[in-house]
Amino acid sequence: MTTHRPSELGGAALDETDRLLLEHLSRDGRASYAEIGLLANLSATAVRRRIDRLRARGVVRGFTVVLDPALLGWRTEAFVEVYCRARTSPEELMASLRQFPEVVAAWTVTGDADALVHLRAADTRHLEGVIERIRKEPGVQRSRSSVVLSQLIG
Amino acid sequence: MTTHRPSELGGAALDETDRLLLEHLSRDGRASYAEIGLLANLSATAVRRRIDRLRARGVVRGFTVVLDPALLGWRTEAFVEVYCRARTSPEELMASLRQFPEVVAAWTVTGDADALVHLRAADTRHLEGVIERIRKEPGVQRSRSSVVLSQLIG
DNA sequence: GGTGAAAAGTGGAGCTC
DNA sequence: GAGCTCCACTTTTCACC
Repeated sequence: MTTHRPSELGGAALDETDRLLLEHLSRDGRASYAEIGLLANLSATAVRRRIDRLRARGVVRGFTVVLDPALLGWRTEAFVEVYCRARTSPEELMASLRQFPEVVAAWTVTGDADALVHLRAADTRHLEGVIERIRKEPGVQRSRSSVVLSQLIG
Repeated sequence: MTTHRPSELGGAALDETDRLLLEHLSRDGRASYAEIGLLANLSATAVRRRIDRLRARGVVRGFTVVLDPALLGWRTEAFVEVYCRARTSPEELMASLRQFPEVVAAWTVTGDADALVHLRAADTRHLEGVIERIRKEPGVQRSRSSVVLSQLIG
């Protein structure tokens, strides 16, 4: 693999300008259109229209604030591999996991486990409680947890 | 555990109003201060000052655009458990992984593996290449991969 | 928290490729 | 037709009080 720019099979490709705008917006999601335009040699209106178009196409899903979980009191993080009963559907599992605000993200995966769940809790005591409750969910058979020591990237 | 609002051991706690503002900003990171103020019965100026304060405290790290990876051509996702050699430090591993734009996130973890790496690639062929290259990194001994089938939450 | 000047956002008209 | 700029108008921001 030489390229890090995967081609888009669905929908027209982004041009160099779009990439520039998105790169800037990922660094500062509240940057003014005029400011972004300076980088791309574009008027503020043109920038806005491009971003509107990207939004309409679904490439841009929205904008959000980036928070520091630790400063919000969420200091413990873990990944839990969930093993389901044979009859458990992804939809049931999703419904089960949605109950927990501590579930940051969850994916169904290939391999031994059925799903991988990313948890955030206040402390290890809180984490223990959440994992216990997840294990008691009807569709869940067993689980295997890894506590996060440090974030290397991301 | 009864509460989902972990207390903050470091720094003053957020009040109800701060939580409201942050909740709204997480839904729309480009919302105007006036619009946010309407929800909290606050003037635009007051909203801005609160957000500035949260920024200064580090609770708000910044703002960003939310993109759809699939529409950008990144259609394959995987988690790779990395097992390191005994002498490999987290710093070395971080340096190794930083080379790959396909590495979305990475954490050192407790358990059998030393690190968990979240990868995004164009397709399975691309993914295979990246995993192969990660396995060849000097500090890496072996790895175990799970391909993401679907995102349940997050 | 309020006020007002400056800046940014918004949408139409008309231009160029 | 798609995409740009220019322009006028509205809204928001931000440095004062």
